[in-house]
Amino acid sequence: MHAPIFLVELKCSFIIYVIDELYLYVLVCRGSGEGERGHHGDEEEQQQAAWAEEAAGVQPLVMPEDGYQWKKYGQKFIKNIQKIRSYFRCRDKRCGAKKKVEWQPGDPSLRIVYDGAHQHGSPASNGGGQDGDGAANRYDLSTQYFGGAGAPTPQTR
DNA sequence: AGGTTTTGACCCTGA
DNA sequence: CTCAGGGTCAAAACC
Repeated sequence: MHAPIFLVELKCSFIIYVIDELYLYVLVCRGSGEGERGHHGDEEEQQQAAWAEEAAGVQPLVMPEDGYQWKKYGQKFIKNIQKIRSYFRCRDKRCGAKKKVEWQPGDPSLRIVYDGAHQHGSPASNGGGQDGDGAANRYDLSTQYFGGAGAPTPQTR
Protein backbone atom coordinates (compact mmCIF):
# COMPACT_ATOMS: atom_id res chain seq x y z
CA MET A 1 0.00 0.00 0.00
CA HIS A 2 2.74 2.39 0.86
CA ALA A 3 4.32 2.29 -2.51
CA PRO A 4 6.67 5.16 -3.08
CA ILE A 5 5.26 7.32 -5.82
CA PHE A 6 8.21 9.63 -5.87
CA LEU A 7 11.87 9.18 -5.28
CA VAL A 8 14.53 11.79 -4.75
CA GLU A 9 18.19 11.44 -4.05
CA LEU A 10 20.01 14.11 -2.12
CA LYS A 11 23.78 14.33 -2.19
CA CYS A 12 23.96 10.58 -2.34
CA SER A 13 23.23 10.62 1.34
CA PHE A 14 19.51 10.94 1.48
CA ILE A 15 16.78 9.08 -0.28
CA ILE A 16 13.35 10.58 0.04
CA TYR A 17 10.23 8.60 -0.51
CA VAL A 18 7.06 10.56 -0.92
CA ILE A 19 4.33 8.18 0.02
CA ASP A 20 1.47 10.60 0.22
CA GLU A 21 0.75 14.27 -0.08
CA LEU A 22 1.17 14.62 3.62
CA TYR A 23 3.57 11.84 4.43
CA LEU A 24 7.18 11.81 3.50
CA TYR A 25 9.67 9.15 4.38
CA VAL A 26 13.34 9.89 4.34
CA LEU A 27 16.03 7.30 4.55
CA VAL A 28 19.42 8.60 5.44
CA CYS A 29 22.18 6.35 4.28
CA ARG A 30 25.64 7.31 5.37
CA GLY A 31 27.77 5.55 2.88
CA SER A 32 30.53 7.72 1.48
CA GLY A 33 29.67 10.98 3.15
CA GLU A 34 31.99 10.59 6.06
CA GLY A 35 31.67 13.54 8.35
CA GLU A 36 34.76 14.55 10.23
CA ARG A 37 34.58 14.81 13.92
CA GLY A 38 37.77 15.86 15.60
CA HIS A 39 36.00 18.00 18.09
CA HIS A 40 37.59 18.41 21.46
CA GLY A 41 35.51 19.97 24.15
CA ASP A 42 35.18 19.30 27.83
CA GLU A 43 36.00 15.97 29.28
CA GLU A 44 32.37 15.35 30.00
CA GLU A 45 31.40 16.28 26.50
CA GLN A 46 34.02 13.98 25.13
CA GLN A 47 32.85 11.21 27.37
CA GLN A 48 29.25 11.69 26.41
CA ALA A 49 30.11 12.00 22.76
CA ALA A 50 32.05 8.80 23.01
CA TRP A 51 29.17 7.03 24.65
CA ALA A 52 26.76 8.46 22.16
CA GLU A 53 28.94 7.34 19.31
CA GLU A 54 29.28 3.92 20.75
CA ALA A 55 25.57 3.69 21.32
CA ALA A 56 24.64 5.05 17.94
CA GLY A 57 27.15 3.00 16.09
CA VAL A 58 30.16 5.33 16.13
CA GLN A 59 28.48 7.42 13.47
CA PRO A 60 26.97 10.81 14.23
CA LEU A 61 23.31 11.03 13.40
CA VAL A 62 22.22 14.44 12.28
CA MET A 63 18.70 15.21 11.27
CA PRO A 64 18.64 16.37 7.67
CA GLU A 65 17.48 19.93 7.19
CA ASP A 66 14.45 20.51 5.08
CA GLY A 67 14.26 24.28 5.12
CA TYR A 68 11.75 24.43 7.94
CA GLN A 69 12.32 25.08 11.58
CA TRP A 70 11.14 22.47 13.99
CA LYS A 71 10.69 22.31 17.70
CA LYS A 72 11.05 19.04 19.47
CA TYR A 73 8.26 18.22 21.88
CA GLY A 74 8.87 14.65 22.77
CA GLN A 75 10.90 11.54 22.35
CA LYS A 76 10.16 7.93 22.99
CA PHE A 77 11.66 4.52 22.52
CA ILE A 78 9.29 2.41 20.46
CA LYS A 79 10.02 -1.07 21.59
CA ASN A 80 7.90 -2.63 18.90
CA ILE A 81 10.33 -1.57 16.24
CA GLN A 82 13.28 -1.18 18.58
CA LYS A 83 13.74 2.40 17.51
CA ILE A 84 13.92 5.78 19.13
CA ARG A 85 11.35 8.21 17.86
CA SER A 86 11.51 11.97 18.27
CA TYR A 87 8.50 14.19 17.77
CA PHE A 88 8.84 17.60 16.17
CA ARG A 89 6.36 20.34 15.46
CA CYS A 90 6.74 23.30 13.12
CA ARG A 91 7.79 26.49 14.90
CA ASP A 92 5.10 28.41 13.09
CA LYS A 93 1.90 28.25 15.11
CA ARG A 94 -0.13 28.79 11.96
CA CYS A 95 1.39 25.63 10.69
CA GLY A 96 0.18 22.32 12.01
CA ALA A 97 2.90 20.35 10.35
CA LYS A 98 4.48 17.65 12.46
CA LYS A 99 7.43 15.44 11.98
CA LYS A 100 8.54 12.17 13.46
CA VAL A 101 12.12 11.04 13.27
CA GLU A 102 12.99 7.50 14.16
CA TRP A 103 16.29 5.74 14.14
CA GLN A 104 17.77 2.57 15.41
CA PRO A 105 20.71 2.49 17.79
CA GLY A 106 23.69 1.22 15.89
CA ASP A 107 22.07 1.88 12.57
CA PRO A 108 23.11 4.95 10.57
CA SER A 109 19.82 5.25 8.78
CA LEU A 110 16.97 7.52 9.80
CA ARG A 111 13.33 7.47 8.90
CA ILE A 112 11.48 10.74 8.91
CA VAL A 113 7.74 10.90 8.69
CA TYR A 114 6.16 14.22 7.87
CA ASP A 115 2.65 14.57 9.16
CA GLY A 116 0.57 17.38 7.74
CA ALA A 117 1.42 20.14 5.33
CA HIS A 118 3.04 23.50 6.02
CA GLN A 119 0.71 26.48 5.82
CA HIS A 120 3.48 28.85 4.99
CA GLY A 121 6.43 29.16 2.68
CA SER A 122 9.75 27.64 3.40
CA PRO A 123 11.77 30.07 5.52
CA ALA A 124 14.90 28.95 3.77
CA SER A 125 13.63 29.69 0.31
CA ASN A 126 12.01 32.96 1.21
CA GLY A 127 13.66 35.59 -0.95
CA GLY A 128 12.67 38.56 1.19
CA GLY A 129 12.02 36.72 4.38
CA GLN A 130 13.31 37.57 7.80
CA ASP A 131 14.77 34.33 8.99
CA GLY A 132 15.85 32.18 6.15
CA ASP A 133 17.78 30.09 8.56
CA GLY A 134 17.42 26.51 7.53
CA ALA A 135 20.69 25.43 9.02
CA ALA A 136 19.66 26.43 12.50
CA ASN A 137 17.83 23.30 13.40
CA ARG A 138 20.56 20.76 13.63
CA TYR A 139 19.51 17.98 15.87
CA ASP A 140 22.29 15.66 16.78
CA LEU A 141 20.29 12.52 17.20
CA SER A 142 23.18 10.54 18.53
CA THR A 143 23.37 12.72 21.60
CA GLN A 144 19.65 12.50 21.93
CA TYR A 145 19.89 8.77 21.90
CA PHE A 146 22.29 9.01 24.77
CA GLY A 147 19.98 11.16 26.77
CA GLY A 148 16.69 9.58 25.93
CA ALA A 149 17.32 5.92 25.48
CA GLY A 150 20.27 5.27 27.71
CA ALA A 151 17.60 3.59 29.73
CA PRO A 152 14.91 2.60 27.24
CA THR A 153 12.55 5.19 28.65
CA PRO A 154 11.09 3.07 31.42
CA GLN A 155 7.81 4.80 30.83
CA THR A 156 6.28 3.00 33.73
CA ARG A 157 2.78 4.10 33.30
C1' DA B 1 15.24 37.03 30.18
C1' DG B 2 13.72 34.29 26.56
C1' DG B 3 13.64 30.36 23.96
C1' DT B 4 14.68 25.62 23.21
C1' DT B 5 15.58 21.02 24.54
C1' DT B 6 15.08 17.19 27.65
C1' DT B 7 12.64 14.01 30.61
C1' DG B 8 8.74 12.14 32.98
C1' DA B 9 3.93 11.56 33.47
C1' DC B 10 -0.67 11.44 31.76
C1' DC B 11 -4.22 10.55 28.39
C1' DC B 12 -6.17 8.24 24.46
C1' DT B 13 -6.71 4.52 21.18
C1' DG B 14 -6.47 -0.12 19.74
C1' DA B 15 -6.01 -5.02 20.49
C1' DC C 1 -12.95 -4.60 30.51
C1' DT C 2 -7.96 -4.64 30.88
C1' DC C 3 -3.33 -4.02 29.20
C1' DA C 4 0.10 -2.15 26.12
C1' DG C 5 1.75 1.15 23.01
C1' DG C 6 1.94 5.59 21.10
C1' DG C 7 1.49 10.56 21.31
C1' DT C 8 1.22 14.94 23.61
C1' DC C 9 1.66 18.09 27.44
C1' DA C 10 3.99 20.28 31.16
C1' DA C 11 7.87 21.45 34.21
C1' DA C 12 12.78 21.90 34.80
C1' DA C 13 17.36 22.70 33.14
C1' DC C 14 20.52 24.63 29.96
C1' DC C 15 22.19 27.70 26.34
